[in-house]
Amino acid sequence: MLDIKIIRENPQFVKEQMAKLQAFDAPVDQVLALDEERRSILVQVEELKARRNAESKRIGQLLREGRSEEADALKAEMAQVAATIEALDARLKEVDAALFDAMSRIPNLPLPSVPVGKDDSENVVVRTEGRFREFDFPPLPHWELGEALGIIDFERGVKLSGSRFYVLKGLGARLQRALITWMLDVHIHEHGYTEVYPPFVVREHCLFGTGNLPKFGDNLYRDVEDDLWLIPTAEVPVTNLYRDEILPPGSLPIYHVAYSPCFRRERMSAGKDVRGIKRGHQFDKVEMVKFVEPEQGEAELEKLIADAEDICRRLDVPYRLVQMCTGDLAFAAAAKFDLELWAPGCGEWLEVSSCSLFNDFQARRANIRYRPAEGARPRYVYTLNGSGLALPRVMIAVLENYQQRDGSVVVPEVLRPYMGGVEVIR
RNA sequence: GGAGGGAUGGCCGAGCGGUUUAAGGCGGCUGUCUUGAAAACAGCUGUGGCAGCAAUGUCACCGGGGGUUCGAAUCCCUCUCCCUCCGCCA
Repeated sequence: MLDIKIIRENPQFVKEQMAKLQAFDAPVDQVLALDEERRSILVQVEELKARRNAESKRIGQLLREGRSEEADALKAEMAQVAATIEALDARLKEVDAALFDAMSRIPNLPLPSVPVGKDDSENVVVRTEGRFREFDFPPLPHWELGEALGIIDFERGVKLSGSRFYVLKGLGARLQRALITWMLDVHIHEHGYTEVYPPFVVREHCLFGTGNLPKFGDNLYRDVEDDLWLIPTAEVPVTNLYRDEILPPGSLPIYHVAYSPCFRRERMSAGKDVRGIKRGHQFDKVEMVKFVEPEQGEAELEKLIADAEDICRRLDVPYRLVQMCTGDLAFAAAAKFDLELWAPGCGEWLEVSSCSLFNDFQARRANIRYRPAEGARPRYVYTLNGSGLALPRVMIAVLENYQQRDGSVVVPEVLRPYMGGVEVIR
């Protein structure tokens, strides 16, 4: 949610930003009109309420003094006022709801540093790092490797739950668990994050807080009976931890890391990435979430990226950092960088992390504030999050980069302590 | 799932239709006194919206929503959450 004052005071600027974002459906003019109407009603209705409050008190006084005739006359007069108030309040409620809805559909403003572009083709590769391995045999895609090793079972996954589900077995399951634990340990012990184990189903307002609703409900699973939603990422419960709170002075910055499964319907991507484990309806992820002071936003984003990048580097897999252009920016993000691992088997760069700075956009929606100093007025925090990292795609990168001619896969050095010392999956 | 009891300001806790601008206490802040501190005494004490250059004014908020009334923390309906007991359960 944007600060409505920005729209009110500088609508032209906001419209230009919306054009950069390709957000041509953003209801800026609607917001302006509704805001004006709202304020005009407020002025009228508040004046009437002030009068009613004063006269009601007067009625009480008259009754106590036994002047019931005067009281009755005043009552009759106030009944008229009350009726007018009721009508104005009803209209105000409609306007408020419409304004809220319109505001909810306006995306965040991009930082000035975000490159302007129409879609993902204009994203900018910031840098490419790591050692590309030379293969003296044609590297296989992970779906062939995994199936041959008996560690990924696609058919039975489909039997259980339909397309885009798979089963990990034996050292495949172990490898994923090792990655999760290792990543968590690195972030907790070396990057200063506090681990969180959140609920994996949440109520609707949590999804509103992070910006997934109302616009992106199509991609979510929902339990209609209890009105709970399966989380598409741990970002949702973790960001909402401090919803409707005013954090006391000295609380910031807060760094959290959480492991969670993620559930996505992926209806928007029907037919895309159907092979392998790149895009499933359920996947695991380690997610970092930060709450920081506004002045620290951009510096914290850089540190967040560095923390995610550290995982890639230690895995010794080639990766690149890509900055999203305005046309490819997520709804709630002010800036967003992806980390992509190279997968030589399927010949693709795999998005394993998405690091975003939201400024106060999510904090407004979720009402997360902090008090800069004792007695100071509350301010909205800035929120950030980034994957650290998404498991299936890291698994793909490990399997494909560490494969050997005989179809076995070497376990990366850093994971061996988490694999009971296993050095090769064969 | 069944039965009952609750939800009031940072915290505790009164209030059950109109001198409540939410009593009182605790905590916190400021001041007086003091060499300093404590104690005592006095004053202050939340969030948001709107109008205004500002001082300030005004409205809303007693778990959420709706209703009754000239007037609701207070009465009615409804939802959510918490607690106690029973049942079931990894």
